[in-house]
Amino acid sequence: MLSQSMENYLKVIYEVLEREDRAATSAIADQMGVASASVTAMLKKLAGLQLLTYERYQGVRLTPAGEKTALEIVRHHRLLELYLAEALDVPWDRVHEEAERLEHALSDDLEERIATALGDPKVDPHGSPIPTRDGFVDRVDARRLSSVEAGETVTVVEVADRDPDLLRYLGKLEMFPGTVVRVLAVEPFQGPLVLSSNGREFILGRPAADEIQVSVSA
Amino acid sequence: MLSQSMENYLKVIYEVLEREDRAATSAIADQMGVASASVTAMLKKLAGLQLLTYERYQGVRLTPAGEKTALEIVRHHRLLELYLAEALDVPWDRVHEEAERLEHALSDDLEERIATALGDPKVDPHGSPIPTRDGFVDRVDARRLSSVEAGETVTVVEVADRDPDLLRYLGKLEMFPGTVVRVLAVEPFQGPLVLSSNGREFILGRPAADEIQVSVSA
DNA sequence: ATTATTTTTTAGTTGCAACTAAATATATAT
DNA sequence: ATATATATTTAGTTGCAACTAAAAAATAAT
Repeated sequence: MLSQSMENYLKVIYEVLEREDRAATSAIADQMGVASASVTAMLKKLAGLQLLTYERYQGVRLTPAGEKTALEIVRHHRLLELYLAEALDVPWDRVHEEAERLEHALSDDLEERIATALGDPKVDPHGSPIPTRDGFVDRVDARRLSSVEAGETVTVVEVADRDPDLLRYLGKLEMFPGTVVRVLAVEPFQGPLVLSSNGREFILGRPAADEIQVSVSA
Repeated sequence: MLSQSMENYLKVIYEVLEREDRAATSAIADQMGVASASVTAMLKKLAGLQLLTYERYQGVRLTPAGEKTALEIVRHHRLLELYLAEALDVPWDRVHEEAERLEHALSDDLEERIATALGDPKVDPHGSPIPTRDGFVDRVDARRLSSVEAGETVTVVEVADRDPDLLRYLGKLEMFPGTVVRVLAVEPFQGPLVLSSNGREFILGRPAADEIQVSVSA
């Protein structure tokens, strides 16, 4: 059995590894809000449990066992997020925080019941894929909205779930996963994008567009 | 903010005080599954926070502040039990254990949503009263089924939630809160009771009957 | 290439909540 | 009333996961 803290580390490391090749101590420390020295100590412990490979100063990678465990935790988290949104109407900018605390208290039996109640869903409210029981992740290849060129029409696949303010803002613009967006213009010099969706026209700053993953619409 | 552990102590102390006048160190230790010495240390800490009154060797009582806090935790717990049973079909012998872990991760906002979804219920699946937001407990006066005499007809009010095996057994007998039971005979020398309910006739041992609270039927 | 900066690690502390073993107080029995 | 048994407390440890401060390694800049 892993401690709550260990579970959190594994989840964060998994998330870092979705973006980077290796998870650096400082990246983990940032995400967890703890000091780097604390991270180093934990990495050694997790390496001792064969959950990750650790080489001093080189960052870490998850072992197959570590990834399997991380995926279970991510599954808990994302199922909970969706359940809170669907069953209890928790607004999507708050589900992350709530799930964060509940996930460690979730038994496998309860997880099964939640998954069944939701009809074995594939994505959470932010569009992130929910790993299956047996650790398979159905990753759609997508690119950042900020990299789309003027004239293209795309579908929102996933939005970053970290920043509640951003989520509230995107909620107002109705930029949910599945929303179809037409890029009318992309202003130069890291300028904003001019978009059209749901019959509305609006602009979106580059930093926000960086946090939105899209795919080419069918 | 109180630690998870402190919350558990307060809840257990509250439960002990439902039965006894003062909560003895050993009673708390038993319920929590920790050593008495650990309890003593925690009692001092909680007394320092003015949540209970502690006098060496004399057991403890909750202060008004302590009782208020304990009731909040009990409310969390019982609302969760009911929610798990109603919304996710968790069998009543397992809701206690699940709620035990989830209750500390429950935000006030989520609690509100759950209470609303359930329609502000008054009792949990075992018949225990759910304290209101403002700390009021609607306690029905009841007595043990084991104290009922032959010939009487009573209604099950509450059953002990501690022992899953007992709950499963009572479930098979359909002895739920609200069930009307006729006591046909009470065998002497701490013998079993002969009961009739839901058109069935069966016997129930004295220890089990001790764990069931009943009221006189209307 | 050397220096400066940033990142990571080591070493040593701290707080929390458990533990054991031994001492002390209270309750029970002869 | 005294002895015995039980309950509680004190004293000292342990494990976990955080911390700070200082040393060491890796990167970046001159």
